[in-house]
Amino acid sequence: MPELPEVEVTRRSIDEPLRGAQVLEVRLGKVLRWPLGVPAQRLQGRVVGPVQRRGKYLWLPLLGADGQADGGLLLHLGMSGSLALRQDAPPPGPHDHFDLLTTRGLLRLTDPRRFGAAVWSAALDRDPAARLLSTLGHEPFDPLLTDAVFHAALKRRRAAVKLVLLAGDVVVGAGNIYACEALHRAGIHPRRRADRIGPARAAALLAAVRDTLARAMEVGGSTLRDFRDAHGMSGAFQAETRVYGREDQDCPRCGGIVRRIVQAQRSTYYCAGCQT
DNA sequence: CGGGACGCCTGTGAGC
DNA sequence: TGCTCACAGGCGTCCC
Repeated sequence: MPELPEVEVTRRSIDEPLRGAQVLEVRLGKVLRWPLGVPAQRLQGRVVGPVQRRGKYLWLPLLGADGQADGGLLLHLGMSGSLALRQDAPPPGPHDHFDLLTTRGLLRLTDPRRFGAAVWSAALDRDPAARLLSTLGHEPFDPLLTDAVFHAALKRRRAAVKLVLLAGDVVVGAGNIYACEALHRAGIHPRRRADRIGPARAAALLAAVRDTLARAMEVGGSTLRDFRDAHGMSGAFQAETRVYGREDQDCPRCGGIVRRIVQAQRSTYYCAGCQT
C-alpha cells in the first residue's frame, strides 16, 4: 500500500509538472472516504500551487484568478490508491474516482478500495484539513524530533510500542510494514510497553524508523511502478522485508523463527529470538 | 483521556 | 475449474 515513501515519491512526481496548471474540470466517480465537500465546478479556473505532503496526506493548494490562495485539495491514497498524471484523458474506469483535468494534464486518483480521500478545504490550517492533520505526530525526518523528544513521547504511553508507532501521533509514516521492520532492526519486541523503553533503545528505534523509511524512499519509485497486487507489496520493497510477511521463516539476523501475532486486529511479525 | 475495537471496501488466494 | 470466504490494512470514529 502507499506508505509515506510512496506518497513522497508521488508528491515529487506531480509537484513540478502541476505547478501553475489551471483546473479545467473536476470529475468525480464514486465517493471516497468522504465527499469532496464543495461543488466540483467551483474548482474550475483555479491554479495549482506547490504540492505539499503531511504524513500520508498530500495538499494541493489552489490559487484564485487573482493569484491569492483560495483553498486546496487534501488527498489521501488510503490502502490501495494511486495518483497518475497523464497527458491523455481516457474515460474513467470503475476504480477512478477523482479526475483533476488541468492545462498540464490529467491528475487521476485510482483507488479500488476507496479508503482514500479527496477533500476540499479552505486552507491547510482550516477544517476539514486542520482537523484531519491535527492528530499527526512529527514528520520522521523532522530535526525537531530528537532522541530525547522521541523518548519522552514514548514515556507518556503505556500501550505496546508497535501500536504507538502505528497510531502515528508520535511519528508519522511507520505503517504496519515499516513498524514491524523498524522494531526488528532495533531489536525491540512489538508488545513491549512504550514507556518501558529506555533512552538508548528509543534512540535506536527512531534511527531504525528513519533508516527503514529512507531505504524505502530509495526504492519507492519501483514500489510505485510495480504497485499492482492487493497487498501493495509487489515492488522492490517486498524483497527487502526481514520479518514482515515471513512467518515461520528464519530471522536473517539471529536465525530465530519469525512469528506472527495480532495486535489491534493487525498482523505483527517479529523475531522471537532477537526482539526483546 | 488513553487505549483498543470497529467499519469502511474490494482484489486476492487458500480451501473445498 | 469454479465458488466461497477470510484476509489485507489506514485511519476516523466510537465506546469503555
